[in-house]
Amino acid sequence: MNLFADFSEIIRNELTAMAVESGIALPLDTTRVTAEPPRDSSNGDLSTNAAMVLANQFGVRPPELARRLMSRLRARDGVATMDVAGPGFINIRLTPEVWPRVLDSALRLGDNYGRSTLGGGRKANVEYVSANPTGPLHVGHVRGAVFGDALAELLAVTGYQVTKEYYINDAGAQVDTVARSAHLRYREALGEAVGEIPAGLYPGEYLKPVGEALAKEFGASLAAKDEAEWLAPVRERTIAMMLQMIRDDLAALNIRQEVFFSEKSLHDSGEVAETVADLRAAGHVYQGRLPPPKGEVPPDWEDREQTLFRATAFGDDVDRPLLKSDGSYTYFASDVAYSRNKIRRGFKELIYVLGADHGGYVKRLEAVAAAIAGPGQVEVIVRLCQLVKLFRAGEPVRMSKRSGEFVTLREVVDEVGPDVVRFMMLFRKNEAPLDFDFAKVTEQSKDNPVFYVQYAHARTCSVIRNAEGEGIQPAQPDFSLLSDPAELALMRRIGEYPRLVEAAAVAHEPHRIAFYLYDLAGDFHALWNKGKESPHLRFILRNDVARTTTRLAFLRAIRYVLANGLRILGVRPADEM
RNA sequence: GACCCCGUAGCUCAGCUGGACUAGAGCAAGUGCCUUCUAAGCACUAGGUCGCAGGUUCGAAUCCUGCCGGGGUCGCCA
Repeated sequence: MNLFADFSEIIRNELTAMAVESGIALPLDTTRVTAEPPRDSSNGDLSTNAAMVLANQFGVRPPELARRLMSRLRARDGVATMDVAGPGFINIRLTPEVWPRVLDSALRLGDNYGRSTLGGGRKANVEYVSANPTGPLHVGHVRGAVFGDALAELLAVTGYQVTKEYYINDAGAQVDTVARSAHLRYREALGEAVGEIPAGLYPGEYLKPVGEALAKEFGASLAAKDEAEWLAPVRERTIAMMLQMIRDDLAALNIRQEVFFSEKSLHDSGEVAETVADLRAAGHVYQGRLPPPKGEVPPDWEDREQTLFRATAFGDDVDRPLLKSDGSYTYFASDVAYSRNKIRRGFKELIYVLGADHGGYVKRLEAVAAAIAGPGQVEVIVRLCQLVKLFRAGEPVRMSKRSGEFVTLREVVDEVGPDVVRFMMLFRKNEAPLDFDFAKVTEQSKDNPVFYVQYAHARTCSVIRNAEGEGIQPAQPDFSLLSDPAELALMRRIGEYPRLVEAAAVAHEPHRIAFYLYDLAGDFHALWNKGKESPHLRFILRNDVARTTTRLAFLRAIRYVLANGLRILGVRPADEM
């Protein structure tokens, strides 16, 4: 049961019926009609703007339309009282039986409470992380990794057919560089004194095991050969090992993408060449010159003719080069081929989770999809994640990327655990910068949102355990016994959950789930605390079986919502703290 | 020069994709209470011209335009 969606439909149906009676031309545009909880619950349980939005179409003033709509809604199930407020809101107070139905539905659906069919089975591809396979994931990757994973789950529970994907940049110069770096470590493993790692190569210690593995596999046979001979096999081994390390790191965060897509495979299969040929055949490719960039012109800029994709015809700011001057394909060319591959696999939504420094990619990705699939055929959604700043008890953690001394994803996860990392990464809008303080996020106090939410879940579990321990038998609950304002607030909150999940999915904003859970936990803790002052509000009342069993059922409903929300975020609901 | 993101209480941020009568939390501050069915507390108070100026609208923190301030990006790299 989705209270607000149900009412929204009832209201739309009534409006349509009214339009028919009044001889107003159908179809009636009800897209802007809402049914939502009012900000202030003293205005009722549900309010609609229908009269204000449709007054023009009906040719009457909003209050008049509101009265006509109200007279039809009066007979509906669940409506207790209604009034017209302000410029024409209809505020509806629901009958007390509605909340029991909400709780019944949460209990009946259990793990499925909050799922929806919004996506209608549309195929969505969520690509995230996609870090170059040249080293371990560092803290800069954490946010996108968690965000992408939670977004994928959010879409999955709202009826999309989701594929979680990682694009491996295994075709460019950087993987050659990491292969050379690994070869040096290989020589080192063979006993050679290699000294300082030269500038331009990867200095990280993590390549030592790669060198040792190469030495074990190849003996000394690669040491004497020319680079032309050893580069390919060393590169292949190195990438495979780097990728394994990356997958292990992601697994530590409970992230398991089902597709790891190789850029190199697009070249090997000829898809890049095909893609360029297709674009050419469609008239989207030409030889031309680009104007120099405004502002800071690179010192090595030279005006030259190149093979360009007419991205500007699809909304991009400039046309994009497909071929380098040596005739090989640009990174962009394989990117286009990759988009084409996704589109051919049937995805209708291409979702990219990128760092904020990739903001410039949005238009070109949209342009590519439009050129290949046809305008409006697939939806490109890019979400940019801002930087994470690390702190240790208030002091910023210093990092130097140049020397290879960066904080790795693994270090963060090992120190505070995957649940804390995941929750904190999602407890902020993705495009806002985020501060992550190791001390604060592990603190066991009300000021730590992860703890606060986890503890709410653990608390529900513990009370249920205690009740079982006391031999209290589950029985048919009578939710009409729940009438305290704190209890009603919780019921309302539970009723909002399905609507909230859908709204978060539409907006592609998993952080809304995290904030909702924080509020829900707050409502629950508030009710709990009220039980200290007012013992009759406690969950277990030894002399009142009816209330106790009812409240235990209530508790189970709360627990489902907490657990379901946490599951979307990929945070394990703790049974005890 | 262009494009993207951000600018809401002292601090950190929400604000449900335009809604109202008092713009919300948390921290910090002030006052009082508390030793608790699961413990790492509770209640109340104070605090904001929603960066600035216009505009659209019955109605704007939310949409449009222009400024100001902060961050990011801008041809063969990936």
